[in-house]
Amino acid sequence: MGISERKARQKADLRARILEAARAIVLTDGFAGLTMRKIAQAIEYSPGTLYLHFAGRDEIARDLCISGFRDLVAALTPVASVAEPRARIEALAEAYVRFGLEQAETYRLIFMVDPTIVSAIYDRPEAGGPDDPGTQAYGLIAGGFLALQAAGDLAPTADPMVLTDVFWASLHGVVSLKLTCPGFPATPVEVLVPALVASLLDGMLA
Amino acid sequence: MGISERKARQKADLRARILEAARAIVLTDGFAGLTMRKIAQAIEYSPGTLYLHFAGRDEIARDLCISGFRDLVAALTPVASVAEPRARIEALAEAYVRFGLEQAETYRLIFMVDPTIVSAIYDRPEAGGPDDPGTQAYGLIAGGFLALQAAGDLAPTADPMVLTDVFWASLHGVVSLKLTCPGFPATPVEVLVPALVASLLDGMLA
DNA sequence: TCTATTTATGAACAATGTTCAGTAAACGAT
DNA sequence: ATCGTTTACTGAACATTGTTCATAAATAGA
Repeated sequence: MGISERKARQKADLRARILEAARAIVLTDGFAGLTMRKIAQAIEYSPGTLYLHFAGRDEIARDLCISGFRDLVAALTPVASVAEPRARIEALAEAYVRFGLEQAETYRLIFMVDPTIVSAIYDRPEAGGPDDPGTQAYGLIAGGFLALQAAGDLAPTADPMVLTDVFWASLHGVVSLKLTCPGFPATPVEVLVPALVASLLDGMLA
Repeated sequence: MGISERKARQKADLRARILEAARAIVLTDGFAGLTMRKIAQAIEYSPGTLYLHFAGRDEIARDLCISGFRDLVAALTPVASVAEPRARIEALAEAYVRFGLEQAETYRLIFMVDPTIVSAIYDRPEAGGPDDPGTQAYGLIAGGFLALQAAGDLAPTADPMVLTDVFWASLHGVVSLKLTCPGFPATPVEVLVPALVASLLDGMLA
């Protein structure tokens, strides 16, 4: 049955090519510029063909969201191995914000476009499992605060999970505000992020 | 010349009716559901008429953004009179987040849709002036940190403007994350916001 | 009453996502 | 090798979007 395998491989290849083309378009034209016909033209197929591999534009967006989340995990992973907890958290913050600003369109697609898109990460069968990029990213950040707690630097009543959420939400605020409101927080990120992290950590320490 | 005045008044009225209809549509259907034809139908005019009062959909969106910003100012103003600096900042945070979550579609329109929309606030002639809702909102929040500084509770090196930006960005992160990622920060806002504000303030205090 | 200006219309246009009848190729079986 | 059948694909359609524009109607001023 090598034939059906080859066909399945070809089908998967075309699906990957669609996603790759879509990814490139999002990178250059933003998510609003992601058009079915543009994708079809990029891969030299008819628009209708896209619907043989995806239910529609939304499904393509969800897939892009998931792969974007993997990129985020990849961006956070290197700095997650910093031993000293406080330095690790500072490095995580810097890496997170840098990813958001450099991969602006990807970040927007993941976190700022549509609730149904990011929900793809949580509504999948493997959600919550170790392969789930959402779980992975959360684990990387939570690891910093768990390390803080393990070092005894946290107040006894402090919940590392709550601190993780606070931390993540704050960082997301910096990134999304910078992406949406050009020049609104007049403070440049190089000042804003260290100030944010310093205040948060100083306030969290026992 | 009472006639031309009446015509000008009628024109302004129709413009206001257009904005009101658009506002109602955004409230129910979200910004994505804001359609020129839907507005026209709501005010019982032809679609083309809208273009006699607005350059296009974007201009309507920008006007809605500005009036939404005024609503935000109105939501923050009452609590800005709290005397004690720390209590004021806590109240500001609560009011800000509540506004964002209750007026979700308005908040989205202002801060989360398109950089060109919120830029309407800064690109207008009166931007930066005392009538500018952007300046007003910023002033209300900055007032809390200036009061903190005046009370001598801030470190000498701390910049109240930077702290204001940190504060605003963090709050925006909470709101926008809650709006976009339903159920992602597992911590409920009633816990998240106080924890955020407590950590920030404790870290900022001298 | 006549002319000019303002105001509104609704039919058009291009572009969007999506669907679907038709087509051609490739495959499995006889 | 030839014949059905399945599969992959096309491209023309449809509805909906923002926007434009020639036309028409109503109104103001002379």
